Amino acid sequence: MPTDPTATRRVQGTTPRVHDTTPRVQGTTPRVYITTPLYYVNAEPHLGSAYTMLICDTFARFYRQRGYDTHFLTGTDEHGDKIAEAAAAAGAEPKAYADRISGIFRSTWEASNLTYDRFIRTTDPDHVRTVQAILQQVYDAGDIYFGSYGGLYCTGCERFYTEKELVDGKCPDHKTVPEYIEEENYFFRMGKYQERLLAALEAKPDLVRPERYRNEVLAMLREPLEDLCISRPKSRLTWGITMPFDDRFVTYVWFDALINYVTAVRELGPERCAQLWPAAQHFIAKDILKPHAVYWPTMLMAAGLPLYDHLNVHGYWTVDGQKMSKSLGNVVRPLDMQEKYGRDAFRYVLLRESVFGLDADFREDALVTRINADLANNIGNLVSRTLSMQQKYFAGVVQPLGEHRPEDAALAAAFAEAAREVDAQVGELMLSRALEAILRAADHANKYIVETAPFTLAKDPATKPRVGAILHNLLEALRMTAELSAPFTPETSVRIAELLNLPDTRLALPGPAWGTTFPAGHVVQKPVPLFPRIEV
RNA sequence: CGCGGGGUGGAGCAGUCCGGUAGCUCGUCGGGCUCAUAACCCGAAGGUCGGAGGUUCAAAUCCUCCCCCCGCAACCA
Repeated sequence: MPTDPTATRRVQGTTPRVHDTTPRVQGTTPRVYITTPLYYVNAEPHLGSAYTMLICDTFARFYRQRGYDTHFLTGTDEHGDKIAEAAAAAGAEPKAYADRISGIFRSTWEASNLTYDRFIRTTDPDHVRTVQAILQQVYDAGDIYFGSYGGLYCTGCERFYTEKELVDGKCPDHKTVPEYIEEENYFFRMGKYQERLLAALEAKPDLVRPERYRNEVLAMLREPLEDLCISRPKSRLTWGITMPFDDRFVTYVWFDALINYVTAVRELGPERCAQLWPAAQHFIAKDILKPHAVYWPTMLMAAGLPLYDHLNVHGYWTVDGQKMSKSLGNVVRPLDMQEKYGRDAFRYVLLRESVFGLDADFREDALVTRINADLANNIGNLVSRTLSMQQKYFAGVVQPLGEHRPEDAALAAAFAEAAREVDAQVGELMLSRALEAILRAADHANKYIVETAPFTLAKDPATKPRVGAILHNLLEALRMTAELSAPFTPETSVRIAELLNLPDTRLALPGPAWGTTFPAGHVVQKPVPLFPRIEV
């Protein structure tokens, strides 16, 4: 994995200067624990999973850069009959099959410059142990009971159907009449926690955010909450975690997968777990809202654990206005895009072209436009013209700042404003607005060049010192651009830092005061294009 | 009455929760600059914010009704 400063965990104890969104006690290190969903291993990484990863990675870098004690988890979900079936179809054992697909996820993420701390698998021994321990605990507490469930079962689908799902009383897939069977299973007393969950949502209005998803959860809770069937008899499914109190059954779906979030921090020891768990911020797409907003909190209540800090729900990507699907053949593969346009560029576009929580549309022509407009013409060109003049007029040697003129102060203020805006917007999950704020500041710097016209002043020896001062201000602007962009376009920030001959660690916040970054005699590099324009 | 999302200058999108100059990118037209990745800067044209009512001093934004578009089998963020 390539290294860059925001990927490096910071020394604890740094005072963050940001407005922050996690509760914290004065005097302690602020913490945040970021999780992606565990990707189910019956499909390969695509635009959607890449988007979730990039969002989480951006948040992780953002908090790390500000001195937070940050933990970032991702991984794969590998149990269940779908995997067993897919493995059988591929003529493989479930574990071997899961190994292969899980490996594809891992290698994709490793090639994507992501900074997760652990890649967990639901087949990992520590996870199996944790799931069984929590099941046993909840069972002992009386919140898991043995009961029978009767329903219409289609043997072709190997699943139960509700009346509503049937078409003319027949299975929509097999066109056969399902038979009524009764099956004994273990059930989790989820309904018991309905009021407590409502109270929790009431007590913390942004527990689930953005608000539209909180409203959806509240709508779900308007209906009586039923108990959750959490087992499958081994006669039907063996590919799962065995129930600790009855080895004739395996755990079914969510009771296995969700617990991974706890497994990962428990493994770090009781102290660290106690610190990190309450700072958990889950990021998910809207499709798995119910398990994360209803099942999971009630499970935590039953297990006597605190709730997570936030559940952050994002939208879907369509491709050229259409739903992305294998059958349509329009699945966007993240590695292809990264190879074609660059990792930072792809990442930038996904973060810039979506509003957190809403659906977004992916179009390759829009991607090219966005890269050219923001990255090549604006930021890339700003770096280029600044360093070019620094080279041409002063052989790269940084000149004294001189007296601070109003236009200089305005430039510094524009970046200070961008810094405030980035903090505020990221706190609200609005990554696209944070990026807009950075671009506004870069815009200001481009205008500053035109208005101060250093290339004209350079022709007169009398005004040459002012040229040096203008360029010095611009170098500060570049430094702040690199700092502010670091969570979003990490590799670019490192390259800018290199061009400025600044150590990578300079990208940690809080950065130096304006005018104090470059000591007398500091030399900067010659320009190289950061983002070549993409010609179509 | 199924659920949800959406309808904002030519295109694509923010803004709607917390009413008060309609913003951004691209495109078009005119001008400037020449340090720079034919990039940058300035200016202009172009919108009855889907429609109709209502509340209000004031509505894209709040309320009511209506119209249109897109998802809701599986996979899956």
